[in-house]
Amino acid sequence: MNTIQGSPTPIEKMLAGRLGALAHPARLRILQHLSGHPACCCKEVVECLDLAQSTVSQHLKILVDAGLVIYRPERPRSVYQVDRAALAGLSTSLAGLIEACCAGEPQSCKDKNSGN
Amino acid sequence: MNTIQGSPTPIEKMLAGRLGALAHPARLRILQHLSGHPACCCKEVVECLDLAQSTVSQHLKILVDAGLVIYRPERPRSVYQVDRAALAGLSTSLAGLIEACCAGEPQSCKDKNSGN
DNA sequence: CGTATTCATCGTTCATCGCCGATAAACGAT
DNA sequence: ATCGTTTATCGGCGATGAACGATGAATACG
Repeated sequence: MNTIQGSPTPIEKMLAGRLGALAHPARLRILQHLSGHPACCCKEVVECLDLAQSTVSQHLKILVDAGLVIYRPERPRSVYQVDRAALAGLSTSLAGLIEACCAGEPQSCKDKNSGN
Repeated sequence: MNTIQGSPTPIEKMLAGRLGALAHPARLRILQHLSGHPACCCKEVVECLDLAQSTVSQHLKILVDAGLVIYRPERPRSVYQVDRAALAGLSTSLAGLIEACCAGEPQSCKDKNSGN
């Protein structure tokens, strides 16, 4: 009946989007690098990645748009930092999904409809 | 120094691959549906998703290839189930990465070279 | 045998990704 | 005023992804 089956919920889209932002070796690497420094500029990331500066800038933008990295366009150089809260939140969301999957209860199927 | 900056490690690629498999609303939905049933056939998933059967079959294949779903081509209908162990492993890997990021220690930058 | 069901695969179309070089904007320094 | 540095964005290109319909294989039922 209510096999809702309609368009994806905003929550699904959001989660998929963040996972997508994470789903690239260069971006994982960027996150790791960022995590090792209080603040990084773009050039610094470029130097640890051997990709073109424009490419790195785009990867950074993807992470920022996904809400995983904090960005401040300060003047001599921009500032990028890991958004630890967002990352923790993502981890929690994913853990919740996975826990539901591992529990294997039919409820987990209906839960996705309630939020819609 | 150790700004290794070379090609991505296999681990990074693997993690990125699995995250990529997860990074689609339809596939998240499939995983949730699968988690609510001991075993599903393709048609059943199709009915809860309103995508074409061929499309669903491909999404399923992506999840299987990523090692997140177990597949047995039994005869009347195929059997798909969540690979709970793999999912748990992914959760652990990601949690580790995120924890490293949230700790914010420079070590986390070197960790990526060692083993994990 | 013929039909219906289920499913994987193929071929196609269209959109998006990933990468690059080039360029322009915003400074600091000379 | 003119460099040099840093960075974001643009345009383009090849590759990949996502979706579909059509097709064929395998099986169950008449």
